[in-house]
Amino acid sequence: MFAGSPVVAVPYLRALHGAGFDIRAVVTRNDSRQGRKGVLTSTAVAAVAEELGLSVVKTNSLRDVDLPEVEIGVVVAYGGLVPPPLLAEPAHGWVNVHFSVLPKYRGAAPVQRALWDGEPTSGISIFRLVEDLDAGPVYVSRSIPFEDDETASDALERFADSTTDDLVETLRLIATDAITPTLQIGEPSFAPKFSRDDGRIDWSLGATIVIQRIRAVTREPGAHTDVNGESIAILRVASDFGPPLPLGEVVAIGGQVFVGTVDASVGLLEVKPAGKKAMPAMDWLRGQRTGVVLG
RNA sequence: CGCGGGGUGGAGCAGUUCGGUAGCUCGCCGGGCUCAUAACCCGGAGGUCGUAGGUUCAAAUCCUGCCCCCGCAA
Repeated sequence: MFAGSPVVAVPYLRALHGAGFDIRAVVTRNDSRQGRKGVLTSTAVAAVAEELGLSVVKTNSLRDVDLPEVEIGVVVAYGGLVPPPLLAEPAHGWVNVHFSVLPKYRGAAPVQRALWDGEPTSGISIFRLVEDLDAGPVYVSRSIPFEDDETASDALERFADSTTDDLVETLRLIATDAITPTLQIGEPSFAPKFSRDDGRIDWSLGATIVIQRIRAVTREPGAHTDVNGESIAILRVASDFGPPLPLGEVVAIGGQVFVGTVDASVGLLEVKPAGKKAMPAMDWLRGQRTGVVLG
């Protein structure tokens, strides 16, 4: 049985299917209303499961549904807890893929928080689910360095794509009782999900931190700031600093757009003003008729 | 009927309140200046003003319908 919802769960589902595991059911969250029109949209996992011809169970709470009997449950970013009574049902319990080296960054946004904190690496852990959040014993964990300029969503996708074999391998070992998980050691830290407010950029910090945070909140919930009372999203920033500028002031230098922070300035590459499409920062600035200050 | 912004040469915008010559910053093409440049100067091409209808002597501008794009909220 496989439980997951967003795109990062998809590579694992495909890998398990490709490796020949007998997937009795794919559990995913209910269709949700997306966008202005409230169009009912199914999760990425639901779409792929249907494409693969697997039986799909849509629910926001595992408490509410009848699940088939299975040997093991696999959870990747499902978006809901496995209720304690269910934990013991499969013979081999439930396995979760988590995007950090546990016990660090337990919670919903491990990669995002690691970037936010300026950590050079993150990673994945495959562990056995217990009642406490992300606290179960670990089968395998692996540290993965961030790439330069990588955003949280880029990193998540890359981590998922590159670790599907780890999951397949671990499940095979578990099936033959050839592996025993080890208890987590060390002081845990926690990684709660970001709110939209976390995406509001504070230009009065240093350029290094500003860039870190923008990477951390991209694409969810997205970096944004205000200009003339309107909000504007920041889609992509440059990796190297520009010359010092007054706080929040936006200036074009040699065809590049820079925003002042407390020390160096940050290069803006792509932005999206409220009500407009995404555009190169230079295009946006061209249309501005007066001096531009962010914040 | 959740709230809101927008559609104007290739790009980003002004012009709409109060109808009356298509504007700005760029890009592009040609020429010039310079040791040189993302700098500067001169000239040029390029627009059914989203779309359909209405009002008017006259509509980007006022009225109505429709299409498309986007932000917030969920």
